[in-house]
Amino acid sequence: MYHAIAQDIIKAIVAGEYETKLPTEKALMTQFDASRTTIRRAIDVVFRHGLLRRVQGSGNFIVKQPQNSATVLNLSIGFDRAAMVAGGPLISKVVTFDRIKADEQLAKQGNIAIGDELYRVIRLRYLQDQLYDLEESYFPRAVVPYLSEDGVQHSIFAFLRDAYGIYGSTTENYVHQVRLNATRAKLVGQPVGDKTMCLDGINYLASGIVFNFSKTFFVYPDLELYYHTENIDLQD
Amino acid sequence: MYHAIAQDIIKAIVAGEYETKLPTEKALMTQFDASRTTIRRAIDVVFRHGLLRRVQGSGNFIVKQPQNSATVLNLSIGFDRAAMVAGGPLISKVVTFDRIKADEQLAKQGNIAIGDELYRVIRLRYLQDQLYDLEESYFPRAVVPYLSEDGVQHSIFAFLRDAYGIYGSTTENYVHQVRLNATRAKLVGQPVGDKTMCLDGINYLASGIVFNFSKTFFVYPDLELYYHTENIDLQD
DNA sequence: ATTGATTTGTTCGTATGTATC
DNA sequence: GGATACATACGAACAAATCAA
Repeated sequence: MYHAIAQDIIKAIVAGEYETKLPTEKALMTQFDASRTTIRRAIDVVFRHGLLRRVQGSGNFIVKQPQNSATVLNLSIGFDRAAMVAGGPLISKVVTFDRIKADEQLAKQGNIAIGDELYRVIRLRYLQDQLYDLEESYFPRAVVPYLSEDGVQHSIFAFLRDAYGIYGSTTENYVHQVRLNATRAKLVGQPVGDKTMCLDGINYLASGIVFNFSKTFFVYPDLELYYHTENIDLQD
Repeated sequence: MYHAIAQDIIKAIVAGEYETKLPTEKALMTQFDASRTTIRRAIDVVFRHGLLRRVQGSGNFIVKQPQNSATVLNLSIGFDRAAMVAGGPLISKVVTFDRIKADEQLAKQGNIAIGDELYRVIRLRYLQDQLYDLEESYFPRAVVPYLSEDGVQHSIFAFLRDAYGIYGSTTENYVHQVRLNATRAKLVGQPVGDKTMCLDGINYLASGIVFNFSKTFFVYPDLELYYHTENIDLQD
């Protein structure tokens, strides 16, 4: 239930329904007919997505930075990232869609076993006719029994949710720079060996099983990856 | 209190005291003499730092990936990142330590007002004699009244904690690629114009005030920035 | 400037649901 | 099916920070 409330609040925020701060917890309790515990858990979720700054005694203030610019991608949102890109959804052009077996490298990348069958989806994605990224994405068939040519054109995660009720819970993200090999360089139209920002992501189900992993090469000019962290004091 | 428990658990994890999973919540309740609510909140914190995978009905499993390698930096931990770098703490060499006023660019970078007085600390940091990063860090004097030459040699955050009880709560992070200007290129020994991975961070107090912001240029070979995200289903 | 009301933060207890073993 | 273990939800109380009269 707190998930649903968190969704509603997030939608309200991105729709610009709140000027500077959220309604008080009390107000939200009556609005959603839920206990304070539940409301606070929902706010927790919104907060963790980098959309709020909480101030005790004062309120929950909307953070305005990351969504304003088309050059900022909020990774704290989690997958269906396309939905959160300012300037509209990303348009996909599928380059490769097939089934392969995991070699040693892919097994390591996806934290799975060698030889596991995978759907492979390679797509170029565009934001308003400007190339945004090259995405190489893999789905273990043990978890995703079928993926349609049609489904991979749009949001794959939306397809999995609707078709199988597959629902991701956590993602491990690794950001680094890689030098493009010839194939990738040609696809994105950059020189071979060019240092490109790359995001390796591994998506887990609540059960702890990998249902997707991917490499995303970002080529959109001046793109910034945003995320939000909380800190604790690791003092001795 | 749940903060303290979270710290203890994290320390135990990095010390390798748990093989594969945490004790059950019940066990932790007796160990720390706290209610289930408090224990769960503590586990929440640990989880958000990317150290656990939670599986209902089964347990909280230790995630082993990120800490094993010197080339992975776990940003979900928050600041005192040096403590979490495998291979020992980072050694700082202070390049610049002075006081300046924020110009337009710095004001924008740090989400502060133009003309605000700042401590500026520029350091090169090394991991076992290998250059790790170039860090340009700023502290508004309105929040940090004094910073000693001695304090900036080591962990500045530890200094602030001990001297003023200044304690960060949240960080906004922006990862992008920048081309090095002549000054920075010379400092890190890379060619001018080289694409370098850069982390812009803004650190907030619990009150919502900026107490630090920084640019970090990473030059350590094959370095990967790791962080952990939770996902929610933004379905319509 | 002090007081009192408001608002968020932390902790406890309890009950029920759901997934795993 | 039963036991174990984590997930969600409600209610209540007090603490701490902020805000307004």
